[in-house]
Amino acid sequence: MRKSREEAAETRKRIVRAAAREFRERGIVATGLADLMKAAGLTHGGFYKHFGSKDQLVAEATVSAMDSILEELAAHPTVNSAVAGYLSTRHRDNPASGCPLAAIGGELARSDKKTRAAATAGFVRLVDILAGKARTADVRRQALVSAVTMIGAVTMSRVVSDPKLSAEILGAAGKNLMADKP
Amino acid sequence: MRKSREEAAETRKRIVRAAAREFRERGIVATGLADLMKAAGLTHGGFYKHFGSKDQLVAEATVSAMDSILEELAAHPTVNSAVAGYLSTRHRDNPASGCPLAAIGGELARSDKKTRAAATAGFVRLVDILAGKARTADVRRQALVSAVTMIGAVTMSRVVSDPKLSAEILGAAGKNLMADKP
DNA sequence: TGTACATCAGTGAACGCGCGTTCACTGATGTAC
DNA sequence: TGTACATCAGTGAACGCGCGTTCACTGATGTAC
Repeated sequence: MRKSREEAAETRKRIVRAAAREFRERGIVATGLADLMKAAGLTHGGFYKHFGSKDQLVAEATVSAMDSILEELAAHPTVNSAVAGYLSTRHRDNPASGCPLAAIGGELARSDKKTRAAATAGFVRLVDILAGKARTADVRRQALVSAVTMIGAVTMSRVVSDPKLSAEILGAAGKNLMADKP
Repeated sequence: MRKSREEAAETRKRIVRAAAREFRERGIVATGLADLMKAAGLTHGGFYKHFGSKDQLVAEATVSAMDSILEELAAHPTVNSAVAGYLSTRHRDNPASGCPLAAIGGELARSDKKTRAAATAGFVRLVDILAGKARTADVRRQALVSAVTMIGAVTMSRVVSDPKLSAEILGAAGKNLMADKP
């Protein structure tokens, strides 16, 4: 049954990516390792050949999730375009591939040191993307506010049960954050 | 063992308030009914004499939590004072008595209809408080943005593991939201 | 290059535990006369 | 007002279930000579 080193490394990545999706979709605590391993095409017994604990996987899945969303945002031609993408209904309706800070921020705040460090590093990179090339204190402060506004807007657009209000939240945040820029 | 109707009604309120605290502190899924009932000074067997399911309690606890935080915010003399209170380190460090939208927004988004309706109603009231007496479209839009900025700021101030950055987030949001007002 | 052996990725069953929920029971409260 | 009975809030044990974690085992891969 043994797999080659490359295959094993692939498997490990597959588990991390499946976890990153499932945690964002269903929540960390609500996602069981058995479901997770099944989603990665494995049985749950093999989990501990790759990770020391669920907490370790949570930390790595957080890094993976932040990496993919930040890569996507950084690929936008302008900051405004990245903001619009973040505040899109597409992002709102697809938490599994979206920003973990918006999907499971509350759970990340209750997670262990490594996971919170990964989330913190991701947040800092998000702020840097929003700040663009300028590095003044004012720009940084505005970028910080933009970041939390975007995170709060997507979170609340998913919480509210009124579709009209949900769209209004995203629209208001977008209009506010992209007001006086090209 | 039977208790009087008034005592039973008191007990019920005690369970809802304990749940509202525990859910915000530890998360909904992570909080067990046995722990909850113990926090209310009861054994867990009696739970179903008061509620049909955990989901029903989640909905009522959400109403209770929103009511208490909104009452507190509405008691502030000015909108700016309410914003400052929301963005305080005191609020950040005491999720159990704070805003459930910031503490467990992600879990509320995955909850059932009644819970999401309660969260939605609470959010609308928060926006109304922030809008003050004015009722123009611009004021409402700015109040919506203020609300999600506050929620995102408190969420992220709890996520980040760097205390300096945490304080910076709250400060930046406060400065931004209270910039051009008395 | 071939062979013998050690390694270890993955399987599947099992561990103890706590979950949400149910239930028989208790005995004070509420109701009917 | 007093008595007999029904109600039901709360207890504590038990239900089946899925959780995170462990373990004996398999057999292909990797290593040593």
